[in-house]
Amino acid sequence: MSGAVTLKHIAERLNLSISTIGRALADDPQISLATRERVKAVAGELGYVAHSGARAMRSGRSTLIGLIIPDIQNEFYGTLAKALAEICANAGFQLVLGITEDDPESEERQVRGLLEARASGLVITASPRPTRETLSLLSRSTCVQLIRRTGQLEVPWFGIDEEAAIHSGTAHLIELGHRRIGYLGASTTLSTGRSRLAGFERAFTEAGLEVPREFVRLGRPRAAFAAEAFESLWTDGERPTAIVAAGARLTVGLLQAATRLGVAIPADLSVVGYGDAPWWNPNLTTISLPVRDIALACGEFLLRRIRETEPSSARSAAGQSVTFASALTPGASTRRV
Amino acid sequence: MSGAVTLKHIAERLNLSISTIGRALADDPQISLATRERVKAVAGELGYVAHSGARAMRSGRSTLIGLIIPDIQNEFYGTLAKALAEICANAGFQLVLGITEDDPESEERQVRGLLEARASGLVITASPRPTRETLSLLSRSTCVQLIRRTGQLEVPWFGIDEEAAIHSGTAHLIELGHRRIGYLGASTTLSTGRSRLAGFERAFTEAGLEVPREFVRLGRPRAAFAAEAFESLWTDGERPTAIVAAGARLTVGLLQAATRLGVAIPADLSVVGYGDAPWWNPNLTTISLPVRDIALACGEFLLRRIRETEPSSARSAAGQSVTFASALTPGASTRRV
DNA sequence: TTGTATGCGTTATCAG
DNA sequence: CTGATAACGCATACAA
Repeated sequence: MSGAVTLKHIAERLNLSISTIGRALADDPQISLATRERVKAVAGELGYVAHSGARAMRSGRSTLIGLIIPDIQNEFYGTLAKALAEICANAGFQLVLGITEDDPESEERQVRGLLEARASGLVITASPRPTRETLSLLSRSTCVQLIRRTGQLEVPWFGIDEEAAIHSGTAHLIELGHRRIGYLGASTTLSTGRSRLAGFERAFTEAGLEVPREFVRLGRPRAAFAAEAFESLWTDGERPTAIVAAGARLTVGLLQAATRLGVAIPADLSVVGYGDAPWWNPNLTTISLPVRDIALACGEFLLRRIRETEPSSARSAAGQSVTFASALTPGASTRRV
Repeated sequence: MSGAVTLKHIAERLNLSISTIGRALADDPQISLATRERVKAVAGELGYVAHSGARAMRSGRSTLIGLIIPDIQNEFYGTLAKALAEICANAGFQLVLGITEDDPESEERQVRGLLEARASGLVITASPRPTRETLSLLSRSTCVQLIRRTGQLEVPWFGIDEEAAIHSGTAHLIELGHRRIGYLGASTTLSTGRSRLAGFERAFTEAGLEVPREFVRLGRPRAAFAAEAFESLWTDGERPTAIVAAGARLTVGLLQAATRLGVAIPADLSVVGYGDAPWWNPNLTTISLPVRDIALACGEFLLRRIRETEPSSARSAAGQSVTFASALTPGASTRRV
């Protein structure tokens, strides 16, 4: 990234004008084939690399698409990121990854940086309480919400029917005869946390049962929280006979803690996990999520919006949302009692 | 991102010159405090967002740092990406993630895109056989190699002593009395694949034993390969009593296959895994890697280089390399025979 | 303390 | 078929 070669250099070398060089490299048919080839040869020889910043300055648009997520170590977001990166690459865009760890300041910085780079689009899984500035910035961008849904943000959303997802897992356990069912979930400051807890509760009320609130633990969606919460659940007072882990990293934490405490699954405890990580071991009963489908739909939608926005800046489809369904995948971690 | 607000708009609104606005927003002390505040107020009101492309065009440098890796679903790279993103954010840079899936064409596109964006630096875990063009592009950039080491690339490298890592795991099994030890590893087209296999072999020769070549399986470093390879190892002919999984995703695949085949660990089979994923379950004997340390060292180094390159474009330290040591973490997946 | 002028690398318009 | 020129948004050297 030092003394970069520019169109000017090539032009001087060939005694041609800058515009001719630019057109030749863009394969403008108005330029004679011979010239085009000479230009390309010299460009290659000199190691010319276009300057996308300069290009963006004229068009007002870049080939950048931002993905802002709380946590890349979550298998779920990892899969999403991979799928989106693929889609972007195929469409000639580059994916810029921002990781917030759910910190609103970090989130604001990431969003601002992306807008400064004139990113053509943004995909965001927002933190529980984004700053006013973040919301304002997002509202003026081509943006899509992923998974989590922030009330104050009037932009399209792609996510999962979380309520139904957790409902199905919980109902499965109730059907197997479990009553003392524990719940490890994200705090209800998150839209996903609220929906998932609602699904848990509905499974009980539908079955005419009391919701076992003493077995419900809400916190940060990280393995450490789940491990700690499960330990307290297992150690203090009456034990649950089953647990619903309502999050990918919560499932990891639960399994870690169970292993550490020597809890046999499903002999001592039935477990319903969240997501389809290949390492759920052994053979977990889990709530399967169509991660790839979501990423594809979301990516395609964003690309379409970006292309649309080009001619008419009509801000349509502002409230659009797409909900994907989950499916319960039976495994060996749940048993009848 | 539509009709963006520029310095000019603010200038017109306040009847000031563009340069005054620019200086005020940059907190230039030469501008009176009163003016600075008025300018900032209007900037906020209008929703001004700086144009990093234009800025980069003048400075020749952007706030982008590229990370090019084969596979984000690998826990190992996920942790690396997270740590690097953090470091970048703290230093005012943004991390641009490129995923190659070890495809040389995709890799070339990613690298080119990053150079076009005038990324200030690049961190790359290169594919087995990068294109000539990729190598040429990289050699003209501020670049650091991560983990894998490509011979044709004369740039600094940060990685692990892979040979020692696998040697320690293998020696551990030999010490426990195992002789029929299987090896699941990446193909030797990768520098890591070569080093790891060498470590496996040295453990045997040092102990005065034959290398059990019939138990060695090399392929793509993905779970699917490991699962398939282990199945053949377990099904055809004499069975190994232990396995070394020489890669993160290979460990995942091995454990999956073992579960599927009903192989009890460590009763039927001892296992040494690679890396410290929190879901190695149960309690794997594993080769622990200082992932975070590597990322930090690599990130700091790159940032230093970027800052240095600014004034003097001396291309020093071209061949520098830093090797990190691993440690064998004993678990419950290996036993004496 | 503020304003003017210039140029960064491209592309688009207009002219030859 | 090719060239000259302007403009994109910003930073900075130089004036005032």
